This record gives sequence, structure tokens and C-alpha cells, in this order.
Amino acid sequence: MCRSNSISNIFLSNRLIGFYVESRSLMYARRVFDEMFMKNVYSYNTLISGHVNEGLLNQAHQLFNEMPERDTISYNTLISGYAKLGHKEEALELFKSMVFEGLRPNGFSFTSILGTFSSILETRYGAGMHGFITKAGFEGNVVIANSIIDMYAKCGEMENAEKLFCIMPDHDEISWTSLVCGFAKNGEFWRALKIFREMVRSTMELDTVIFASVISGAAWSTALEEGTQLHCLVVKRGVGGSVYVGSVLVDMYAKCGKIESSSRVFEEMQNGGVQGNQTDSQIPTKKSGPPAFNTLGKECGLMERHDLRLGAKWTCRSCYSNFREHEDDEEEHKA
DNA sequence: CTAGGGTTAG
Repeated sequence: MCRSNSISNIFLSNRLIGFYVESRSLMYARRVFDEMFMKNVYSYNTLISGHVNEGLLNQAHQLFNEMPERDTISYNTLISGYAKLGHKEEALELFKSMVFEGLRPNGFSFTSILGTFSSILETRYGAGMHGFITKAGFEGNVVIANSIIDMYAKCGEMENAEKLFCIMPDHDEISWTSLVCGFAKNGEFWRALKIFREMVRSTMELDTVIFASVISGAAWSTALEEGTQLHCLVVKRGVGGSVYVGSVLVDMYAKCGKIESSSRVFEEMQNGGVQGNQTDSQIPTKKSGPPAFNTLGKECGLMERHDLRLGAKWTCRSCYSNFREHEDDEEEHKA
């Protein structure tokens, strides 16, 4: 092997390390790294990320310690590794030493740290970090704001979550989902449903994540009526193939005492719910027509074209229900 | 080379 320390050689070796890391061949990555005459921060960072991806935090940290100098990415990579494995103290300590060392944390640092504040005991840290982020000027970043909302939700601080949501300059689907999931998870199903209805009326896409969360809220509130409506919407939107959504529907009916419905959904999951090797991320979230394989419609031609409001919608006859997009419809229905 | 949201039980 040519061992000139030219810049291009470092560059090429780094690319090679990256290739091996991507191929999950850490041994080879390590070999290239060890044989390099000159290394730079990038060489270390790439190898550290390779170890982090394999969950080898000790070795990653050792490499980190051996580095002559560290940059923000070195820190972030290690912090996110610890955060993902639930090692909160290590993550926070690293964050502190990054700041102490004079390095400016960026969005990646913040989102990783925010993910470690997940209980009411950590609310103070979370709020402190929120303040830090605001002062550092990162609050306008959608991804970071979404992480803050989720952090407040996990700490049971929904007032703060909603407050931030309201003042955010831009929202995306994840902002909405984080808020709705927060209310659902904190036992406020009706508030979650209210916001969810706004999403349904909008042009936003509804994916398996939001459905799993709202239906779970319905399950805990034993809101059979609304749970059934949500089931109907699941069919219409073609997300019935999701294991998450299927599981939570089974649970919702069970908690509501509808054992027959529960086991029917369960059987549908065995039959076709997850057919075709579709994974959750591949489930289409478009609202165009019926899904190729939906859990209910398939059974006996349960899908029926129905003209409602603007354009044709799909009604699921086996639910004997339609999703009510407005809260006011609730009263009408009961009257 | 580094970032955001999901179910069930116990």
C-alpha cells in the first residue's frame, strides 16, 4: 500500500472507511484506518459512527478519546449513540463538555439530547434545554421545535407543548403528530381527537404513526364509537396493513368489550393485512381510493362507493360508520 | 461522518 500522506490519500482512505462502515464491515474499516499514515477528524468521525451504528459505544468512545481534536460532529455522533441506547447521563455529560470545550452545539446536538428527557422527573432539564435552544436561536427550526414538543409531551407538559406549537412559524405533519400523540398518550383523547379532526379536514397526509396513536387513545378511553369511526378511516386511507395500526385496533375493540370485532381484525391481520411484504413505511398514505388490500373491505366486498360532500368518498360498510370530520357532528349524531 | 413522531403486556 502506498503510504504517502498526500491530501488525496487521506481523502481516498476516508472514503474507503466510509464504504466499509456502510457495508457493516467494521474490521476492514478499522484496518484501513490503522494503516493510514495521516488521519484527520473525518477519519475518526466516520469510524466512530460505524461503531455507534453497531452499538459498540465503548469502542466509539475510546476512539473519541484518542482523537487529537474533536469537532461538533464527533460529539454529536457519540451523543446520539448514547441517547439511543438510553444512556442519558453520558449523553448529557458529553453535551456539557462540548460546550465547555468551546464548540457550538447545533440542531443535531439538541435533538439527540431532547430525546433523553422523557419523564416528569426530567422536565426541568427539558425546560432548561428549551431555553438554551431559544437563546441559541434554534427554535425556528421545525425539526428541533418538533423535538421540543415531543419532549414536553413525554414529560407530561402538554400546555408547554401546545404553547410552542401555537407560536411555531412552520408546522409539518410531524409537528401535528407530536402534539396529537402527546395528548393521546397523556390521557387527553378528546383533545387529541379534536386536533386530529383538523388534520383530517386539511390536505395533510395521515400515516400509520398518527393512526396508531389516536386509536390507542380511543382504546384507553374506551371510546368505541370514535374508535369505530377511526377504524373506518383506516380502511379508507389504506393504512390497515400496518402491524401497529392492526394491533391497536385489536386492542381498542378488546378494551371496549367487542371481542368479536377484536378477533375479526386480528384474523384479518393474519390474512392479508401484511401481505406482499409491505412494511409499515411502505404503506401508502394517499387518500385515493381503496387500498389494494385493506383489512376489512377484502372480506366480502364491504367497500361501497358513496357520494359525500366534495367528490367521492369511500364508506366502509362493515363499520356501519363514517368518520365524522367535525366535532359538531357529534351532537347531531347523538340527537 | 451527526437530527424529529407510533401499538400491545408486564
